[in-house]
Amino acid sequence: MTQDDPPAGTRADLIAAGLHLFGQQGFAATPTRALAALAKTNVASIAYHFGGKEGLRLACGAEVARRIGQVAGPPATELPATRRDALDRLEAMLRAMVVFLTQGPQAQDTVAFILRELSEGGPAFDLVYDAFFLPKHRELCALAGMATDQPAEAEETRLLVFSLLGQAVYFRIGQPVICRRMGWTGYSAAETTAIADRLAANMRAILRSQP
Amino acid sequence: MTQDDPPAGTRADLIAAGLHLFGQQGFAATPTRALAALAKTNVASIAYHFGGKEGLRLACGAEVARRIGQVAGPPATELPATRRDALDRLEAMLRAMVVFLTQGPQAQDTVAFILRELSEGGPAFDLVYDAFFLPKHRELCALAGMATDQPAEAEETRLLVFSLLGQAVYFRIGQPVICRRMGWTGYSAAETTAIADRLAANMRAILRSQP
DNA sequence: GCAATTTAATCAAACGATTGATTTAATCGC
DNA sequence: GCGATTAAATCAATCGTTTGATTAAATTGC
Repeated sequence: MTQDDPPAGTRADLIAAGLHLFGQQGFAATPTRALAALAKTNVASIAYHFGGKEGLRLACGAEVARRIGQVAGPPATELPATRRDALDRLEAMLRAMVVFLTQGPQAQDTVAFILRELSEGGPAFDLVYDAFFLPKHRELCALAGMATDQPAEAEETRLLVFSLLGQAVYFRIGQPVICRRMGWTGYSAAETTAIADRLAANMRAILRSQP
Repeated sequence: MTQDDPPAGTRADLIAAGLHLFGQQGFAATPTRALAALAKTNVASIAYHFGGKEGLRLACGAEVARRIGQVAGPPATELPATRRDALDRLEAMLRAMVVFLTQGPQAQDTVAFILRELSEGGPAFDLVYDAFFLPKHRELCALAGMATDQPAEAEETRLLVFSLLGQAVYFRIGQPVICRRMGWTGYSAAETTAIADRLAANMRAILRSQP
């Protein structure tokens, strides 16, 4: 198998279990026996395949980077021609991000794992930052800079992009609070659309007021 | 001591240790010995004062609710007279929230603890939700509804308020990512101001485009 | 082609270390 | 001296890891 193929077999089962349990309860709070049980294998398999619990954590991080690479795709090389195009591209990317964050059972585990590593300062953090956050943020800054007639790497632009991103991320992190307050039982298609519409409108309002 | 006074002595030391360690590494990942060491006392004190580790967790939740009650103050009973006043009040509350989220070493632990309880579905979650999130969100909805000429409890208004809140919360949760990308070493006064200005501008742009 | 051998993978069992909790003794304030 | 705390010692349970045995698939030697 090539490097970019999804793992298969017991290795894959353990990584899936790791993403799920590490993301849901945290690394330290997840016993190796729970991982093995979920992966329908023996605890010794963890040491055999990954050298230990910590090794599985790193493998999960690599898998996350791989999955995200698939979703995000290669960063666009050429910038759009007009401000209008830049705005449209920004909106499309924001909407895609909302869908990725709120939909898909696999994305659920992926996002939860990343957030855990983030707050725990886990070793998978650097991996995901370099592989995803940084290039994606740069891409968004280029678009936002174009939409606001400002340098892409200006402090104002970078901060602006974070404030746009933050809105989307919050709906994943704060899901329990949000769903309770909204009277939702979860994020199905209708809720995702409502969120994406809201954030897209916010983005256009913010960028329109900027120049 | 009355109910609203901050605890003192070993109890207070243990609660401070709990907020710090539970928030930083999670509940399950924090050994009682680490709690006792940080509080400069013995492990048995935890059982003595709180009945056990779980009791300390609840006491931390209560302390968080108490602190937040101090910061948030009593919800305003009367609504502002004009749309302009509503906007000003919203901006003031948003700025206060950013300061609370980014500044203050005590707030750091408090916020981290809440977020942990949130993602772990801990027993302190209901406490904080009822004591803080819900009334504060209602208050913001009333103001936002006034600023946009919409019913305060309309689904659109509630979602709008969440999208405003999300921006602020993200800057606390994503601090490691944000600081690295911004070239900051942390949130000092200058960074907090930059964030608050950005979010205030976003809020005004969003609400202005609404009606 | 086929037995002999090696390798990869999984398993149950057990290891030492650490966990939260408990018990017992010492200490403090008054 | 006495109730309220704190400290030290110990408990069973659980943690991550290691072990030696077992199975199945490749690989080798001829």
